[in-house]
Amino acid sequence: MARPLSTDKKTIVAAAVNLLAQNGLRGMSIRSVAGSVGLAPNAMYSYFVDREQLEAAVAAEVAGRLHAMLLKACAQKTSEDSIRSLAKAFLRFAKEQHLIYEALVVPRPASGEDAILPEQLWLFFVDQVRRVTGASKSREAAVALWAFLHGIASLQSAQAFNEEKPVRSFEFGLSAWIDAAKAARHGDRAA
Amino acid sequence: MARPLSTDKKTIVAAAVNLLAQNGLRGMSIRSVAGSVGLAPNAMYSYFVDREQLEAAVAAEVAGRLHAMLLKACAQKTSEDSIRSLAKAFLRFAKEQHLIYEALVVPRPASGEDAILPEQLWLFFVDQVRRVTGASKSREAAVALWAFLHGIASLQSAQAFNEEKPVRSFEFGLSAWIDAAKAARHGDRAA
DNA sequence: GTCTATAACCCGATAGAC
DNA sequence: GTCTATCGGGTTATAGAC
Repeated sequence: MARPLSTDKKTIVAAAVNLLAQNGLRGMSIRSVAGSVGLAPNAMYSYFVDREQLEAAVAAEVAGRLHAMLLKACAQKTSEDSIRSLAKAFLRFAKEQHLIYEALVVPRPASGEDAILPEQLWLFFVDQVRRVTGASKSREAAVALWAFLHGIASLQSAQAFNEEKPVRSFEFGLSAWIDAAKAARHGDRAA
Repeated sequence: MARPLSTDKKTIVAAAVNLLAQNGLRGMSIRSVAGSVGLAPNAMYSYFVDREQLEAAVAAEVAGRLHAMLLKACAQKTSEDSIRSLAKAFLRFAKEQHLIYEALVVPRPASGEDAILPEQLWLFFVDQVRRVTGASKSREAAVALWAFLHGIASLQSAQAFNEEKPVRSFEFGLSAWIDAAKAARHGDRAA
């Protein structure tokens, strides 16, 4: 237990995510992460050049976990069911692990060019959307859906709507999106 | 200028918002706010019992500003135009003052019961929505629209979509919402 | 690569004098 | 109500020994 002589990035990131889940982003400090894997604080700098890089690694790990959840939710579903299932899984993840979820959206200071989310997750998401919208409008439809889901997640995380059940709002917005997505596909067919 | 012998909450909050606009929430500390109005740090505790209360006051001020923007945007517009105009104004506010906007959504630790946003702003927003949806679904439609707008705002603030213009995604989502809102009103008429 | 020690900042909040 | 001074905590990051 005490003082393992060495460790690796993976172990550190896993420990960081645990701290994140318990104490939120502000509770995930270089010091606390180092301590939780038995390292001196500054030994962290052998693995990550600064806090920002650690956060980025954590965000990637979180994206991987969300990706796995969404994959399971979509398995063997037809297109519309897939989206509904995916949307529910997204919100469940954001709700049950809201401290972790927040790390996904932390303002990243221009890491790449268009890097929204770790690419695999985003590509998967767009793929699922494309099954409903067809090709021509899949990008903007995907962004719109992600924004809606993230918005609901943020608001429920901020406990914005505790009296009124957010379920009905979720249903309203999701159905609105699905209707528009289907219409977009019909547009594709006509064209 | 230097050391006015006394001040008031309003002045302090205004100064706090300025700091917020320049340095973000983390840059808005008790100390920096106190300094910017010529007070010793601890004099702040004569006006606010702790940082949390200061943040709440700042959030209320921000809500007031947003409210004013949305009011202007809606003036003398018919229902659907009103929503489109309101949505655009919302996003413009969130974009141009994104550091300020963030203060609006900061996780509030159970201030009241259902306190989403300062009440006046929320009531106004629901009113505008009701003009499109009719009465029966106005609540959930309002939450859904707010979530969508907030989601887009968050993503653009995190610079998530810099290559792809978010405008088309915005248009897709807003049109989807408006179609659903109109359908809801027709449901009202039928009932 | 890891350690101890420390520099050089930041923060919120409190004590006690005026 | 405001001040000076301070407590006790946090942070990133670096220096130098092993």
